Amino acid sequence: MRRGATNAAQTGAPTSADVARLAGVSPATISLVLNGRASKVRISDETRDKVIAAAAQLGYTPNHAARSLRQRRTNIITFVLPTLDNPYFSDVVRAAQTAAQQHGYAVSVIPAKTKPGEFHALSFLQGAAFDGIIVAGRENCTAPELRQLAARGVAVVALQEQSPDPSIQSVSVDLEAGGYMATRHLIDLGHRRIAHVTERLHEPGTRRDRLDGYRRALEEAGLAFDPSLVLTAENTMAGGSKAIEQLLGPGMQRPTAAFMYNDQMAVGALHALRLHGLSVPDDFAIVGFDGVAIGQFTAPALTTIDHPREELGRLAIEALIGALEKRPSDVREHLLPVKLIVRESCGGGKTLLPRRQPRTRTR
Amino acid sequence: MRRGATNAAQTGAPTSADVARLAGVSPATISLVLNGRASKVRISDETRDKVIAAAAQLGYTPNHAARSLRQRRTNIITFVLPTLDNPYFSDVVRAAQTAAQQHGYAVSVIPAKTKPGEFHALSFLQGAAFDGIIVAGRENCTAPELRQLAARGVAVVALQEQSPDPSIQSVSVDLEAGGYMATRHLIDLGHRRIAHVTERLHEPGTRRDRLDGYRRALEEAGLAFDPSLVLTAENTMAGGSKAIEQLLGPGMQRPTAAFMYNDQMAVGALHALRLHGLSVPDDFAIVGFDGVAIGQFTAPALTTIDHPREELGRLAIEALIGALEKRPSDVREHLLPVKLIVRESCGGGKTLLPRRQPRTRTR
DNA sequence: GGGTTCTGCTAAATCCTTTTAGCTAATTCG
DNA sequence: CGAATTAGCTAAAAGGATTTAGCAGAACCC
Repeated sequence: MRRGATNAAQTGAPTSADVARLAGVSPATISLVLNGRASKVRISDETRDKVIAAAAQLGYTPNHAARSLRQRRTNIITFVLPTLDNPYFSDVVRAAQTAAQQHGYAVSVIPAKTKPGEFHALSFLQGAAFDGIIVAGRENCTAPELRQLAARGVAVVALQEQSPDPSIQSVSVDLEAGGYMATRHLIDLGHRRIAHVTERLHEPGTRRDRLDGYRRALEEAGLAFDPSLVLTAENTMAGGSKAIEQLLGPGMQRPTAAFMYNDQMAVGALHALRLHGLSVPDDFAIVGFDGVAIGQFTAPALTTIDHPREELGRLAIEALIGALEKRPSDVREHLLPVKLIVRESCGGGKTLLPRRQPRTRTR
Repeated sequence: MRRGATNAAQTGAPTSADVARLAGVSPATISLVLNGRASKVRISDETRDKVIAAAAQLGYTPNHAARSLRQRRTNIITFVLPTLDNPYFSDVVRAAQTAAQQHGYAVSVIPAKTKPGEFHALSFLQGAAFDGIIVAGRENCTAPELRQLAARGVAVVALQEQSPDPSIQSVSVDLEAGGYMATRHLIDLGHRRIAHVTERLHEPGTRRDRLDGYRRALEEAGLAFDPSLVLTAENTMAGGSKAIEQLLGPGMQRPTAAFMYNDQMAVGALHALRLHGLSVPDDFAIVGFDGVAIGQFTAPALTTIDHPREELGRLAIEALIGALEKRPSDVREHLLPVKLIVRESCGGGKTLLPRRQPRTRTR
């Protein structure tokens, strides 16, 4: 292939050599000027201006691949999310993006379907087209690929999960406390049969979870744990709806309240209850989890456990960048507090109001 | 720096040279085997197996930057989205990801805040760490950076927007038809004062939009276009809510129905109407737009204009890959049909039911 | 047996930027 | 004035995979 002066015309993208030619300097100078390496190597103002002008004239931007190859870094942080569906992550990522930008990193997102056993982002991940990843979703976090990545120098932070690999930091919200608060709130309102709809039952040995908090609250109140009141459902509105259908089905000893895995599923729950002609909160109380926007717009508005989502995103980025830039931290696990937001779906003001009589049918 | 046999130990990531050493062949062979270039260069089964075993033993994966540099392609397609908030895009991206994978491409997403005048993904985009991008959002689609990218060989597809650059294909849903159908539906149900809440007024000369369909339906029915019934609001539930507040405010000649920019804003609208003690659909009808999941779970469920979101994602990928692989298409613009889904928020069965008397107060 | 054709693999160039040792010319110093 | 700095820049290597011309040896042919 012919080489020479017309390189830019051939490929469509000008290279530093093209800029160098135009400015009458060497490619090294282009790099030095454009990256502000003035501290290392001196460049005269005159040359600097020439380079900048030439770069602008050609519309030059450094080739990402070449730069990454040489520098061994991409300045990209990737979020691996189980789905784009959940507005929860939208809030987390937005905050993360802001934080990352301040450190000179860009953020991208890969939706990784999280079918057990498959890890679709695998091929992408293994290419390591990023310096670090923040991983959400149980299956993603436990994927063996993560250890490989970590072993090869990619910084990894698990979001809301605990990785089996001790070299992988985690940034989470205190799910157990959230589960406790949600359940305790219902108990304080007089409920005695309280269901919990979850996305999946967590294996023993993993991080303490919503379910642990649920059980702790029950125990503290002297209520027996009834396994038939804990349901697993798909993490969607439809999933939440189906779970409630199940709870209201024939042969069930109906609960009077449910603590839902998240707000999304809680929306589905409200829907199912409506279809059954049950009034919320009068006939049935619902507590959500997450605190996302939709909870304010449902009828009734959702009482929920609010997460500091922005903080979560920011902290994840900071933990990651800390690891990237070799500022070793002894903190392996960051745990953020949650708070109860009382709206309408459980009835009003906490324990202040007279406790309503729950109708626990004993068949 | 010392070079040699222990390279893998130094960097943490094995290179093709490491695999070559272990397998007793040259790096070229590694590449040939691992990429299945058997058609070009013959490799014995024995060597092939040795290479594969060595690669597996070392956990080798090719360095993404080096490969991209050499091949001048990344096999990555990036979605530039104005926000992650909207479940609409979730559906589109999911389908796109599936389609892309079949062609050997991975999909990543960049949330690009879309404040007028700023294009936050800029630095990322200019690096061109991808072969093509699919861009959504007015501001993103009209960003001058797009032309630069297109000029330099990055394939660009605009989603739901029309780019000023003729070299940029677009894949969209027929918004005008959707606007017409939504409005026509309300007219058929007897409404005469119909508001339209939109995200932004589109500039003349751009693609025909919801508003055009709205106007066409009004015109066809002999109804005067009243500019005071067209409101602009933020594209969120809160934005939809505020818009309705405004419509119901003092001094307004109240409409009896509203065609909302999308389902998200329609959810906000339902909320605002509820706060005002108005019953939907009896006192006020709402039509949404998009057909996303939430519409089935609201009370009342949303009548809406459903988009073929999966198709949209698939088509965008196919248009993009077609452009990437130099299969020139004369189709600059793909337009997908929409359809009306009648649920509850406008009342039941179209024109079949007796038209209810709208209460148009003339003050 | 000598020439030809395959087989199977490798050497070396290439992609583009960054980095650092070091070169040249100008300036300063004694 | 000669030596020592300093300023300002460049040459060349490095980073890791891919690609292609072509080499060496084996097999084949008459």
